Amino acid sequence: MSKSPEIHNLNESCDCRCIHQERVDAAHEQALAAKDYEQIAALFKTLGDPNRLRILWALDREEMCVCDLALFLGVSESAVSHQLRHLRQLHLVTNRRKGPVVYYRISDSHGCRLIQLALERIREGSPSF
Amino acid sequence: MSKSPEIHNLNESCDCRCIHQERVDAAHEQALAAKDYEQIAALFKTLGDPNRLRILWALDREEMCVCDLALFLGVSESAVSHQLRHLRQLHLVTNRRKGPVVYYRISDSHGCRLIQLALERIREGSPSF
DNA sequence: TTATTATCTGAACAAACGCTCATGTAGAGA
DNA sequence: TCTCTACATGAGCGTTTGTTCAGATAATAA
Repeated sequence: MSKSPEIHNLNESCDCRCIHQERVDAAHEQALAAKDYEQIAALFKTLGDPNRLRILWALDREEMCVCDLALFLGVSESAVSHQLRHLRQLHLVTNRRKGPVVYYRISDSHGCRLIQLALERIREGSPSF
Repeated sequence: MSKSPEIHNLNESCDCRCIHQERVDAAHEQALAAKDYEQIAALFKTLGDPNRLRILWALDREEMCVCDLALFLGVSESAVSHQLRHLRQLHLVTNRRKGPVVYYRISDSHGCRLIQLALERIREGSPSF
């Protein structure tokens, strides 16, 4: 457009300028609740670690115990246990106890579906990926 | 199973025990390449911040400039610029220049699809979410 | 040229993260 | 009971992350 956009000056809590007040208003209207963003971010943050992805990808096939996962990942059992707690808190995995051994398995297919979607994106992506 | 699983002791590089060697082997066989996990994790890590989610969710509707986004998020323009660089590096957003104003828009629908899938998971989730 | 606007970038810093280490706990067997 | 195994947990520590601040850059206009 040839006419310059209007400049709006704003509320006292923010010293930034704003060029398209309507767009900001529209963005606010269709925005999700703050809690939604927090929860989605927490989910993605949990998926944002290679070793946790490896755990989910492996458990999607077959349940495994902590020892197995530690050997599989090449890290300490303690590290795996911490990671599993993380995954458990978001209900991405569950466990069952068989004597002294705790077997972990996927408890929510959404996690692996997200991983697969992300994988597709990377495979389809531009050569720079 | 009632018979106790066999204990395997392992390679010198790891001092952890292993109960189900076959499962570890199978997990290794079907595992993705290390680079894949790194890239998927990088994508999820980028999506693992509430403000970046807000940006993507807003831009999915309409392109906006840095000023707009700063006001929308209630943070400094510098912070928005840093976040946008992050999103740009993963090719989740692109920009176009119109004089002094830089307009950002979504460059890959995968990002928003991932957000929507995560949102569904949270909405369908157990009451503890 | 100089001034102004919009954006970008590097430094700095507090907060969060992921690991290791040491310790604690639960179940099975002698 | 005691011991061993499998796992969980808290402390500590180095690294990463997200922000603000200050300064640099690019485009426009006087």
